[in-house]
Amino acid sequence: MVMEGGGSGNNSTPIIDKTRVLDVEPLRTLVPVFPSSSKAPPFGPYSSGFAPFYPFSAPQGSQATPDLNQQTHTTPAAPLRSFRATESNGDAFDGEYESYDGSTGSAKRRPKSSSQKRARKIQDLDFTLSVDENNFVVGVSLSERDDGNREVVHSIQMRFDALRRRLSQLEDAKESPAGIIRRADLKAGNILMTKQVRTNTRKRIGTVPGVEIGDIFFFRMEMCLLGLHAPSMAGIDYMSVRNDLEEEPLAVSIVSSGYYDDDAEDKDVLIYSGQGGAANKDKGATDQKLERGNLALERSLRRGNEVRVIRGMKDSVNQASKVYVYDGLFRIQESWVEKAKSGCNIFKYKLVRIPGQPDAFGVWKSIEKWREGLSSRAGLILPDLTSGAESVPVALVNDVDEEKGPAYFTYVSTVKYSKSFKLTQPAYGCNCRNACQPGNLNCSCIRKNEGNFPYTANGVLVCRAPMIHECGPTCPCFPNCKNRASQTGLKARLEVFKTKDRGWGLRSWDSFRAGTFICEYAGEVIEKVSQVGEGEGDGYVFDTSHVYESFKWNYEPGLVEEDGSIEAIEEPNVPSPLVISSKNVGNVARFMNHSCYPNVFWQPIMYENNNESFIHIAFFAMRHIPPMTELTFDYGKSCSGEAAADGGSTSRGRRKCLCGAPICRGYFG
DNA sequence: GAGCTTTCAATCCT
DNA sequence: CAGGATTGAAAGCT
Repeated sequence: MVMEGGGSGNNSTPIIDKTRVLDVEPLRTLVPVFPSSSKAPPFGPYSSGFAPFYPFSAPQGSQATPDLNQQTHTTPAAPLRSFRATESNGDAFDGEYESYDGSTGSAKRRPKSSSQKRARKIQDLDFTLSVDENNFVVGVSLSERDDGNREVVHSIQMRFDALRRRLSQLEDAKESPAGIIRRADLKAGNILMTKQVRTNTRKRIGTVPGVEIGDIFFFRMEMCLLGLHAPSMAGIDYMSVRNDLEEEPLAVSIVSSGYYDDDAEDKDVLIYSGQGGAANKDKGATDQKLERGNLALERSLRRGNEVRVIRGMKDSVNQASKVYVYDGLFRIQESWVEKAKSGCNIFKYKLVRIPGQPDAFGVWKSIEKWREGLSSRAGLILPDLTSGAESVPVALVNDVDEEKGPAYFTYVSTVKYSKSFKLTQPAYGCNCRNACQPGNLNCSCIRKNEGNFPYTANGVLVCRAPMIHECGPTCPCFPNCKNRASQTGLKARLEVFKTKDRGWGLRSWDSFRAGTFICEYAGEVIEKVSQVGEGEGDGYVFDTSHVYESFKWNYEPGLVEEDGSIEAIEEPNVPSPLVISSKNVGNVARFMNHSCYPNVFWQPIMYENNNESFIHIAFFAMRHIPPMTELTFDYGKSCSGEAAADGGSTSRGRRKCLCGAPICRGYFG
C-alpha cells in the first residue's frame, strides 16, 4: 500500500488521505476546446435533437435565463385541490398520434390536427390536476407499445417516476393529513396505462426487450408498464399458449417478495410458494388449489419454459420500502405440496436459474457479505479513502490490474469558495421553526423554489430546475429539515474502482432510485479556467459554462397542471460561470467518469452561509441505478473559443469518449 | 362488456 | 417499528 505524504505544497489544508499514487494518468480532461461548434465532434444517429430518454424537444443551448433575483419573487404555485386520474372514455390514441421516429431524431409530440380541433378536454372539474388531451403526448409508437427497446423502457420508467414524484409532491403540500392522492405510484401508473404510455404489452415467455437482468424497480406498477410482469399485485403472471389442439396456461414471470414463505437464500435457486389458500388468513386458511397461477406453474414445469424471476427485498437505504430486482430467466425443476404451519396445503415450486446469465441478485448477495466484513472483498486496496471525512466509508478497489490507487489528493466533503469569490445574491433564509413544511408558502426558501418543495417526503428530488434553493446553515429550521437534502453528506456506500479502460470510476453498493442525491462536486472554486495551473488541464475540473446535452427529466407537461401548456425550464442556470477544480482537493465526485448516456445529472443548488449565498453542484440519480453500476454524468463540452486561443495548448481539448453508449458522441470535454 | 374476483401493494395508523 | 387495516389497479373470468 502506498502511503506517502507530501507531493503537494498546500499543507495548509489538513491532509486527510494519503493514498499516494503512482502513475495514474487521470482520464478526464477538461478544459477546452472546440474552436467552433462547426467542428464539434460527429454525432451519433440519434443526436439531432434527440434527448437520450424520450423524445421531448427541449430547448437547447441559450436557455432563457431567468434572473435569479426576480425568480425569488415569482408567484407561488396555484393552490392545490384534488385529483383523480381515471380516464373514463378510452377513445383510442391509435393512429391519432404520429409515432416517434428515432432514426431521424424528430420528436413528434403533437397530435394531428384532427385531435387538435377537438375541444380541450379536462377530466373532472373538482381537480386542479387533470389530463389535458391537447398537451399530452404519448411518445410511444404502436410498434414500441408491442415490443420495447432500451430507450423506450428507460423513457417510460423515467416518465412514470417523474409523474409519481410530482404527485407525491402535491400530496405532501396538502394541509389535510389524509390527502387525496394516496397512492402516487398507482395514480401515475394509471395515467400512463390509460394513455398507453407502456411497452411490451404483448405477453411473452422469456426475455422482454429493453429490460435487462439486474434492472431494479421500486413499484409494481413500473413492471406493469414495461411488460415485465403484468399483474399489479399478483405474484404469478401467466398466459394462454396453444399446445397441439388445446390451450394451456403457462407462467411467464413471478415476483418473490417475501409475502409467502419462499426460500430465496440461494442466488441460483428459488423455492416459490403458490398463490391463494393460506394467504387468506381472515377467512381461515384453506388449501391452495391447482388453478390460475398455480396451474400455470405446473404446466410450465411440464413444458420446461423459461420463467422470469423478480426478487423483491427490503431497500437497504429505505427500510420501509421495497426494491425489486429482475434476476433473469429460471426454469421450474420440480413441484410439490407442503403442509403449511396453518395445517393446509400449499404448492411449492423449485426454480433454478438458467446458467450463463449475468449476476443480478447475486450481486446483492455479495454486497451483503461485504457489509458484514471486507475480508471477502476481492481487490480491496483501502477500506476508506476518505479517512473518516465522510460519515460512511468509501472503499478503494482494483480487481482488474496492479495499480494501487489514483493520484494523491486531499479529501474534502464540500466545495471551497475562495475569499475573493463573491456572488451578488442577496442572502436571506427562512424563519421556519423545526422543519420547513411543504405547502407552507410563508417559508421564503419554499417561495424561492416557485412554491414547490424540491424534495419528496423520502428525500428524492422532484424536478430539475435552473436553480434549487435549499435552507442554509443560518436558517433556523432544524438540520434534519428536508430542504437540505444535498447537505447531509454521503449516505450510500460508494466505492472508487478501477475500470477496464477508463481509469478510476465510481459506483455504489446501495441502489439509487431516480432523484436520489448522491454527492456534490467538491473542490476549490476557481475564477477562470486560465487559473487552472500548469498540469491541471488534464482533468478534475467541473465547469458550468460547458455546453451540456439537453434532456427532459421532469414530469409531463400538459398532464398534471391545468395550465400545463407552459413547460417549465429545467436546464441548470447559474448566474455566472462556476468552475471547480478537484485536482488537489476534492471528494468522490472527482472519480465520476463521463458518459454520453449517463445515469447521473448535476443540479445547481444555492444556500446561504454567513449572509452570503453559495452555489453547490449536486449530483442526482437520473434513473434507478442498480448497485455496482458505474455512475457517470455528461461532462458537456467546452464551447469557448477564447479558451482555445489561450495558450494554444495541444494537450488539452476534447477527449475520445469510451462510454460505449449507442448514442455516444465520440468525444467529450 | 360491465361487473366481480383475485392478487407476494403500499401506505397509514396504532 | 411491526403488523393490522385500508385503499387500491390490472386483468382474468363470468
